[in-house]
Amino acid sequence: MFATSVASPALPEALWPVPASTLRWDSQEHLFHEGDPVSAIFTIESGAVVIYRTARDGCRQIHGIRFQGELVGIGYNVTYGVSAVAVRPTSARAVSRATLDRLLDNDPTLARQMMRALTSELRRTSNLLMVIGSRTAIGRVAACLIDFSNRAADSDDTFVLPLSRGEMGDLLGLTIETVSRAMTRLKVLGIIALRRTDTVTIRKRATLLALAEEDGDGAARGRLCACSEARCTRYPPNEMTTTENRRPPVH
Amino acid sequence: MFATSVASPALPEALWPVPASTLRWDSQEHLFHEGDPVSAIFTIESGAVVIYRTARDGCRQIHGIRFQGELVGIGYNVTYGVSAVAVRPTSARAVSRATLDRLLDNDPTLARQMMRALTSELRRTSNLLMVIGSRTAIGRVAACLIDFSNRAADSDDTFVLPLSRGEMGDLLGLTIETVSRAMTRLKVLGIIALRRTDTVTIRKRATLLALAEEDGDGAARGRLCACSEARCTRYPPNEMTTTENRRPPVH
DNA sequence: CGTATCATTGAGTTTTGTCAATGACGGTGG
DNA sequence: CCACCGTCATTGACAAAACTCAATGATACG
Repeated sequence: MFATSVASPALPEALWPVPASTLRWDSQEHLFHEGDPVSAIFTIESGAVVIYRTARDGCRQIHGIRFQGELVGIGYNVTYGVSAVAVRPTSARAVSRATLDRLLDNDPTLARQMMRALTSELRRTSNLLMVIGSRTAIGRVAACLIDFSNRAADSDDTFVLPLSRGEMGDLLGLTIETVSRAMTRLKVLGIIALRRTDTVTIRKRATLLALAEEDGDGAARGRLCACSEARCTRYPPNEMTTTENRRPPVH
Repeated sequence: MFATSVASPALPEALWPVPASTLRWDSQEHLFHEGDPVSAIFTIESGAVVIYRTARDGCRQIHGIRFQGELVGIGYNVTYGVSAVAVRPTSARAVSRATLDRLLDNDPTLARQMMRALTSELRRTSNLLMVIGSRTAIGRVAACLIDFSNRAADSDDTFVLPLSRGEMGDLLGLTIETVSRAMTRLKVLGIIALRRTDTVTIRKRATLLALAEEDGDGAARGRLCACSEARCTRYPPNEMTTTENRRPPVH
């Protein structure tokens, strides 16, 4: 995630003049399910869409949430690789797969945009993997909050959570209860404030950031940590750094 | 992973006649590091390469391992998004980024191949996320073994592990000890046999598969499991199914 | 044959999941 | 308008899973 939070680049301008219909969904309606034949790719105009997959045992793994301007359904395949469900009333422009394919033949620029978008999608998934693979509950929740905060259009440090506790759990590989406990812990520690259960104010961003990505306290879950060859500090913070790609406060 | 294990499609033939130099690395040598400017993309000719990222706290998350015929370094970006290190002596054909970019302008087919390869990469990461996000240690190790077994060129049910316990841990979000204990448990249960610590024979594939993806016993970690909208059983097994894309036994 | 590395195993601690009860909130219908 | 109800969130007590630390075994290499 988190970390990166690079918004999927919007479709290139080249695509806009082409036939693209605007569709609407109510909250909880699906744009498509995993396995459906790919009919179109979507650019969200308003609302929010959750991307997820369901395991055979019924467990749901949320891969992320997409907001206005972001792309949904861009895997280049015959069938969708994930499911997409609106989590609030949503509208999106749909570019049909047929149209896309036609344009792709004559427009190398579009192909590059698609490749970039796919790369961005890949990075997001990778970021989530980093968070889930090696951080404790509080670190995961911290990373999640940082991410939402960075992507929210709200005023600087207060934002409305787009996901319920349960959805956050499905995103972070935790149970509802564990998410809830992590939130209260952050609240008790004065790191965040909760006006309502879904309205977060970050009070100590540096601390939250440290929990999200640094070692120590509640953050890193002891693991192999094979640093032998690791040059992780050798590079300047790149786009994986949570502090980057942060939207400037809206005034 | 796992699950899918779809080999990244090799570069399309169109690319082969173009300038591509074969390079070699010893075990533990890096093809590139995360953050390096992208110089080339690679098709492995022989050997094995581990793809990973290192978190700020030093934890390493292995994203996967790539074998002969698979692509490495295909993110379409200015810098590599992951690190790649040979885990045995490896040779690969390198197509420079400049060459690729040149070809991309005139060959929509190549662009599609790249998009497919990126989609495949994305799916692999997603599969790993599914495994790590919701399965217990034994389920993760089972999934890992199934994956290796499916991809190994060895005779049917015996194969050599390409990763050490520690590397498996870094792949699965577990410690060395937990991986080791899971392996021992599988052995004691008669599900696998270990001729040597790195030579596995699958004795009860169905059981192993169940552990890897089904509910119950050591498999599913209790989590939200929001099945409400889930149509996970509605589709026939797709490429996410571990049993598919399995290489036929080599005779 | 020693040494280094990797794997295994055990004991104890920490984290997280499970189950159950309670609380908060919003919407509906009387 | 208010009581009721359903959903979501919180909290507590306990159990299970995974990590930590430490010791021992196995294996390969020089």
